Amino acid sequence: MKVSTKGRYAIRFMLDLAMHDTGLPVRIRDVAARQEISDKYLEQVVATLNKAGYVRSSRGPQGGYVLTRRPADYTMGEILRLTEGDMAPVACMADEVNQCKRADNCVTLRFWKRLDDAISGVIDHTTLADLMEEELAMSADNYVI
Amino acid sequence: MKVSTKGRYAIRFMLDLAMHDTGLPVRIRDVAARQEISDKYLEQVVATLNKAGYVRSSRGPQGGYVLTRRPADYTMGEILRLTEGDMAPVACMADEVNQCKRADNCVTLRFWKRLDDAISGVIDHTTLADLMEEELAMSADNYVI
DNA sequence: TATAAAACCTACTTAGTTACTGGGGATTGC
DNA sequence: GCAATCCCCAGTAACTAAGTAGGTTTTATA
Repeated sequence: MKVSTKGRYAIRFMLDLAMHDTGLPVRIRDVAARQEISDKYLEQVVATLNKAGYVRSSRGPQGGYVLTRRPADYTMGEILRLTEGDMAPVACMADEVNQCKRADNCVTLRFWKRLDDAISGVIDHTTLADLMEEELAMSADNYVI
Repeated sequence: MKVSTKGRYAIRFMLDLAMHDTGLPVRIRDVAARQEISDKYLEQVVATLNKAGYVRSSRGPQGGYVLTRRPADYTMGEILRLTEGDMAPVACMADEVNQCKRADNCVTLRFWKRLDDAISGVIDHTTLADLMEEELAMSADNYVI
């Protein structure tokens, strides 16, 4: 029941992009350094975000990535489902294909459904803007202290 | 972000035991047949439940397993944490050991904490008795139809 | 226009996990 | 004493996670 590095790095990448938005593209190398993660690996994670149109890349010197939407328009759910696959706690409720024949009168399935709703409730109602806000509030706190 | 068969089978085993409680021990073989899962594999899952004292075994003919508590006294959270390990969505918030040095001002960690709370909210407030009740209500429905 | 900086692409790797199967040994009710 | 049942351990095939490695393509700038 763990979120893998793909999903976690994707969120940190998007947040880093949002926090360092100057209009100019941000390089993977810089994000990787700030986030202390492998840049070669981050590259692969970012490729997924790029293909899905969540970020736009520009190549060559001064190249890098920028967000394509406002931070408030990205939910954690989108980012996680893109990078992790579906976020349902059991496969048999994710889609029709994985449904088992017991589904109709399976009480455990109903329990999993409630868990899924709780998970979705959080990830689909938290946006990149929410995290940015917290980040800003946090660094303000640090200055006060 | 999936619950493995260990956790799922453990819940189904416990629920099956609760539903077939006649005071007499229930055999793994029977549960496995009803639940349509491998009995050799279920054996291993049950060993964990047994070692933790969630069920009591008796050997020899007419042997099997019985619950050690009332169904209302088992939460899904207990069963899942026993069989799956901790249910936190990221390792760095599960325990002190896995904490990274960025933890103090990590906004993503705060997000994961909210997700964890949502998950715990469901799994720690659903008991075996809740599932039994649903199961009974469900089979009653089936008769009406 | 050459150069270097960046993204882009594909293949490989190592370690670990999942979901079992299989074979036997220890207990114990009848 | 026998068979049923739990108990214990070993192995395994397929998959996933989390990278590493090495190149190719595009492009801003000197």
